[in-house]
Amino acid sequence: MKRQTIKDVAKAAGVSAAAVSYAINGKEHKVSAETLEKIKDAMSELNYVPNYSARSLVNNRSNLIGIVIPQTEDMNHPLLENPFYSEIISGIEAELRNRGYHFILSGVNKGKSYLDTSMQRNLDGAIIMGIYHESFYEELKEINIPMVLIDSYIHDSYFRNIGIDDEEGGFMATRYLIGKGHSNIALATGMIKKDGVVEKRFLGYKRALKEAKLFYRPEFVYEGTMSYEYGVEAGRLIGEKHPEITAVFATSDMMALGVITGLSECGKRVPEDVSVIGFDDIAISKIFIPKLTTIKQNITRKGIKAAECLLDAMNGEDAELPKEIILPLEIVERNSVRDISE
Amino acid sequence: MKRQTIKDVAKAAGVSAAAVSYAINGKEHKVSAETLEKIKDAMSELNYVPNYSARSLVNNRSNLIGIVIPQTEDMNHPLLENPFYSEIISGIEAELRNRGYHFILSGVNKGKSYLDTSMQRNLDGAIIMGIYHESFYEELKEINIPMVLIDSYIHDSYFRNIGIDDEEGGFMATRYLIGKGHSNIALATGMIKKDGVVEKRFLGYKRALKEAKLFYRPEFVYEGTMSYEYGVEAGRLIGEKHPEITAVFATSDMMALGVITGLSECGKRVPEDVSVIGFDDIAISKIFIPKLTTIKQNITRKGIKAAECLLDAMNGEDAELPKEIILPLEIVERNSVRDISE
DNA sequence: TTGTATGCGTTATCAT
DNA sequence: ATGATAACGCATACAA
Repeated sequence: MKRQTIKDVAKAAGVSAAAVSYAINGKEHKVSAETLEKIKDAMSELNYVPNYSARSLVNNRSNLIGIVIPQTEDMNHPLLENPFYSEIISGIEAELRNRGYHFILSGVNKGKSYLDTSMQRNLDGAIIMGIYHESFYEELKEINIPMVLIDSYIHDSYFRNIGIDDEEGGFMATRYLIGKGHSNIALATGMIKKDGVVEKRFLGYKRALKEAKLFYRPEFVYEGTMSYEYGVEAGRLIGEKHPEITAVFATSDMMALGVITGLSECGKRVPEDVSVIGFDDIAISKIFIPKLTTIKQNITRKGIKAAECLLDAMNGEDAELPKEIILPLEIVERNSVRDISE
Repeated sequence: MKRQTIKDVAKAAGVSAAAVSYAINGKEHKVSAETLEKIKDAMSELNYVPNYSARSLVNNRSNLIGIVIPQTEDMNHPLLENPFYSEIISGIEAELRNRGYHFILSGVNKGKSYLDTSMQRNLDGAIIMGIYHESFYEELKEINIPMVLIDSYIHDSYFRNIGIDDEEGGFMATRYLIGKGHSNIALATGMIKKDGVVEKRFLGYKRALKEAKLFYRPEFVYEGTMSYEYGVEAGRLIGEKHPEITAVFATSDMMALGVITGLSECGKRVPEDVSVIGFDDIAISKIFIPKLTTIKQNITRKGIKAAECLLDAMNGEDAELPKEIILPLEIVERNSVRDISE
């Protein structure tokens, strides 16, 4: 089936190609009602579909946006296995599709910048997830298209930001545990890097401790990779060597799940022996046994918001809109925390 | 930063645009060594990046491939939350990136065909997941680009297929349970549709029963939606009303997880009271407590294979290759099945 | 209101 | 070996 072009439609309708173009692009005021009719008939007759490549060439607009996510450590797969990313992309996809956009998903290649992909495809905008070196953001800026950063504490007028109040979240989680009578509270977490989400959550943990006049005990923080696997390790360590610990705040749900597993491997039961609270509320958390008590952020909604924000920026409709959106957090009580206050 | 074109490079190198094009496209035999040198210098000097839209226009090749996955029932989000799809896409992405392709992911819109997206973007090929109405495949064929179907029992010379032996998988699972001394084995499954993967697994279940001279008992099959939620329901039903059932084969891991939850809600423990085996081996299955015994298919590898297969077809290099690839299955023993044979 | 002509960046044909 | 030029499909400035 040979591709039908605007010219074919024009010929079929007995008008010029320009008229067809007008009709397609909503400039109907430039076309009389009857020619418009003929054109529409011809279009559906021939099953005309516009060629976005051609359009992109003349408009410098591709209707394509880029989504960047981190890679796994072996640098081979994108982190799509991480439920957090798949949920958020799910949200982005939905919003983008509603607005007539497509997207290209890339796991960032070590070294190679994103500039190539962006230029090749003439991307109209991009959504960036994950934390990278300073230099990566500098490169991003050179691309010179609207971009929104998700969960980043990089503040630069070039980027729009969308995130949550991580410090407050860490505070909420810890205070909740304290409210349930716990005072020896461990922290299981990924690497605490300056200005990363993890550091903020850690800071919130410390603030809650302080507010409750509890000592912050460095030996209670288990810092490793932000992964299920390290969670297991932390859980084991706690289960074996620290019977005085009655609760742990894990800075992500995946890690919390690991902690529970590690704990149970040493015969500790959750929440009977040790309480665990997570962060994120990924889909598995309500499936796991015990169902996980956690700090919920609406992940899908975050994706939708990010897409909205980007689209607004692309249309220049965000002049008076805030450059930064903070989504609400909420604690969801399930079965992994026990009240030990008498 | 204004876009650098092939002409800019040509000017900088003091040659013609055609020469640059030759240099880029590996037709170096058409260019002398020294001009080639000049061109390369100019390219890196100017940070030249080719415009794929322009290329697509003249070549009719976009270097873009389409991935189609089903939507959730509310028709709003793509099924990316389903770990099976995210894992497989992860595999596809990796292979595609290695070969210099990008992809566009679409949740299929009810009614609207895929033809539009495909034509708009000039897709070079597509990978289709999920089961659709006959008519959808007919439409697909009109697009007339290479396509591979994942886990479909549609056999049509137009499509390449990639899948597993679902019947055998169902057989393996059931026989395994029988080998562990179980004879009252329930089946928890999604809708059994003619020629769907689920039906095949169901058939394998019946075959194993028959081979072991066990009666097939229709009241032992719980058929609903292929979801965690229905798994919970099935688990409850079994736990409450059928104490004679000692094992259940769930036709997907997500469902198996639900069954375990439902069972435990009625005070039944897995595997002490009831054994459960799943199908797929998604990532969560080794995380869940108890760790799930299941029929493993290497999901990521499936994605990689699908991409390989498609790329071969696109390059016409698959003339002598089989149109259908069946990936191996393997049983992985974890902690959700108990041996009750004496 | 309608149509003609030009250019977007690239590849390919055809001279030179 | 090299370069001028047409063509890809579309949008738009401009002329009619």
